[in-house]
Amino acid sequence: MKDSVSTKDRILGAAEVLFAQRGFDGASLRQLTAAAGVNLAAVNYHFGSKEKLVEQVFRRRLDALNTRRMDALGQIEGRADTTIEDVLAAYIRPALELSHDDSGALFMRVLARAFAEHDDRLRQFLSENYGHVMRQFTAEFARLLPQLAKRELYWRIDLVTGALTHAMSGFGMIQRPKDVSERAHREQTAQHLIRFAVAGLTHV
Amino acid sequence: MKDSVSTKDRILGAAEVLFAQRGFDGASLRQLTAAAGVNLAAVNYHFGSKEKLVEQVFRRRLDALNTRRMDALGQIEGRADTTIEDVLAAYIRPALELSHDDSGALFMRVLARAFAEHDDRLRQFLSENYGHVMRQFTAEFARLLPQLAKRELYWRIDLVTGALTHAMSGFGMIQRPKDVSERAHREQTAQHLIRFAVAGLTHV
DNA sequence: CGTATGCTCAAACGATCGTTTGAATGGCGA
DNA sequence: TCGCCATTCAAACGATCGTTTGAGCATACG
Repeated sequence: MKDSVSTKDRILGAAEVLFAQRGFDGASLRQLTAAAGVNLAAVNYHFGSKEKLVEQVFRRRLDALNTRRMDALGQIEGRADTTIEDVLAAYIRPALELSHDDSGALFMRVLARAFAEHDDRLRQFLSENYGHVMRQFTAEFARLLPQLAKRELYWRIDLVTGALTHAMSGFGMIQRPKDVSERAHREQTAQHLIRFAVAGLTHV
Repeated sequence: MKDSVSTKDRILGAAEVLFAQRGFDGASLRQLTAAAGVNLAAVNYHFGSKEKLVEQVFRRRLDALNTRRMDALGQIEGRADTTIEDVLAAYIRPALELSHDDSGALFMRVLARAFAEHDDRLRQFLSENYGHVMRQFTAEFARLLPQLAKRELYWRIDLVTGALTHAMSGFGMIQRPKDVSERAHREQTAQHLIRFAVAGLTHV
């Protein structure tokens, strides 16, 4: 049992790295199992299929991420002194902290690829399992921006989401300089993101 | 010769659709040539390889897109009465007009996938062939926002780019309602994007 | 007319893919 | 100790991939 857990986790870790580097189709089970140091058949034995492995890779990270988001939101939700910055921070900071360790950062790229690939089954999986998080945040934004029509609010949240995904997946030209620590760079990123998003959400 | 041009264009058209739907790896030459109504060997005969076909798909659209962007920028560049909105419009509207016809919209998804796939050869190709466009726009933004440090400007342009890519590739939840014409929806998208980007670029 | 050229076609090539199989392995309870 | 059960392993399966081949066909040119 102890070894089987280790095998499963080794597969999940290697999968996260290779999916981020080469995509879901591009990473083969042979590359993946070789990197994990396990037998080729282990994936189908432990997960059933490659597609279910993909689902588990998502589930492992997103469960943790969205739990922390909901916790952060729960502490400020509905309070009279809550600001837009607070809600944005509750949404953004857990994601940035997740991307602190290397494999977490890779997962952000996995997530961005999943969006880009427009895979309907994957989108449905995300919507079914984590859609309530987005709805909860949207409701809180609506409370703090009562002057905005629903349709206008949706537009703005959509554009904020694009900026976040872009920044967190490391697409852009901004890279961490060598003389800035990982922690400091993450804090800079969070502040830029939040200020930018506040401006985009609240402008007249 | 007349038929051969037709064959090449049929392949390019079908490739754009299938690459957007299934990705570069996901779309096979057999699906692609079947959809184009040409023989399987025609791709290697006319383009040399699948990878060179991918490059041609990009070149055909991006040449037109960036020419129009540079034309639009050239008309306002350096003038005293030019606004941030003008520069953003010069950047955004050609892309939205390209995505007017169906295959152009599909190409935007192709482009977004290419970014997400982090393919270094493709990124180098984009940087070599179209990097000057981004530099020109950045220089004009710098002229109009002299109070911003270079580093701060790069951050904001990066986040704007993320929002644009997200919106133009149709990732988000905003879909065109049935009672809104394609043209009207495109205009709404442009205005939301520009107002959002102005707020993000100019906030204190 | 003969031949050269540009293009299309069916067929096959070797490689790689996800998955399955059946035997070997090893620890744990009866 | 014996047998069971979970796990690992090498090997093979059929399918599909990008690419190549060589024959077939048409048009243009000497």
